[in-house]
Amino acid sequence: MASRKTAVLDPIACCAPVRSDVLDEEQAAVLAASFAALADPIRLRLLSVIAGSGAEEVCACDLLEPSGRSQPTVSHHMKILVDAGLIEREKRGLWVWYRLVPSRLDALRSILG
Amino acid sequence: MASRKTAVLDPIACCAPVRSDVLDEEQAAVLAASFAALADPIRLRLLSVIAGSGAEEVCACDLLEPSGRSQPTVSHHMKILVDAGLIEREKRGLWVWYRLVPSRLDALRSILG
DNA sequence: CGAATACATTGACAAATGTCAATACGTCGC
DNA sequence: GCGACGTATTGACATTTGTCAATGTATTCG
Repeated sequence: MASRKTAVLDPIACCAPVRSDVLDEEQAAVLAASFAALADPIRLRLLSVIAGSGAEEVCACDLLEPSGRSQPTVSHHMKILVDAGLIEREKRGLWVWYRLVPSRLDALRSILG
Repeated sequence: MASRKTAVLDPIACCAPVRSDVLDEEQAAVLAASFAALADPIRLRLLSVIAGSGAEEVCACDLLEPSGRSQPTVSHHMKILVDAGLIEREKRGLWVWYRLVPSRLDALRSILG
């Protein structure tokens, strides 16, 4: 409820009741961080490579070419996705393997519906 | 497929076949822009105010207090949400009213599933 | 018209972000 | 151990982003 209440002018009823259970600051911060991880074209493409691979896991070496970015840049983006909890990382020998975390994606999806 | 193919060392099979239908650059850019609109705590709270209001529309004047930001800042964030197509804006008299665009939210949701 | 009101735009600034070259780190085969 | 390899980290840079004070725009009432 804002200045509406005390406005001198009030030609029409301007009041839509607003429920009080807005996202609290902490919830909003966590969700925003998750969406921020999705807010980059390269990261979306990296995710789609994993999601569309048909396999459980994808090797990091298979992410370089479709992204069109340098190796350090891809490593940087993958770290952001891992830190956001959207994918998991596992190193085996020389190679690193990534897989989706469906539960995390489901959680985000449920927020939008 | 990357340098894996030409590596001198190849102790284990490193190859997960990767499908070729990755998100193209334009699709990725559009989606990233939409997620970017959601990648801010203030904007998520603004959306939740509208979504949780129980009404079809919410007056801009009801968004100032829950956001805890200045009027120009809230106006700025609402513009970003409108430009992303997540909400619609309608001015009637002195006031501006906002409502969700469910189809757009549905579209984003379907990407995550 | 003139004053008041609701919202948008501008300008300025600090902070965060995406990028790559260079380098470091860990692992494997010899 | 040594050299080759896959990946991560660092450092530097330009761009983008969030924020507010000041100001502008449009609308309504008197």
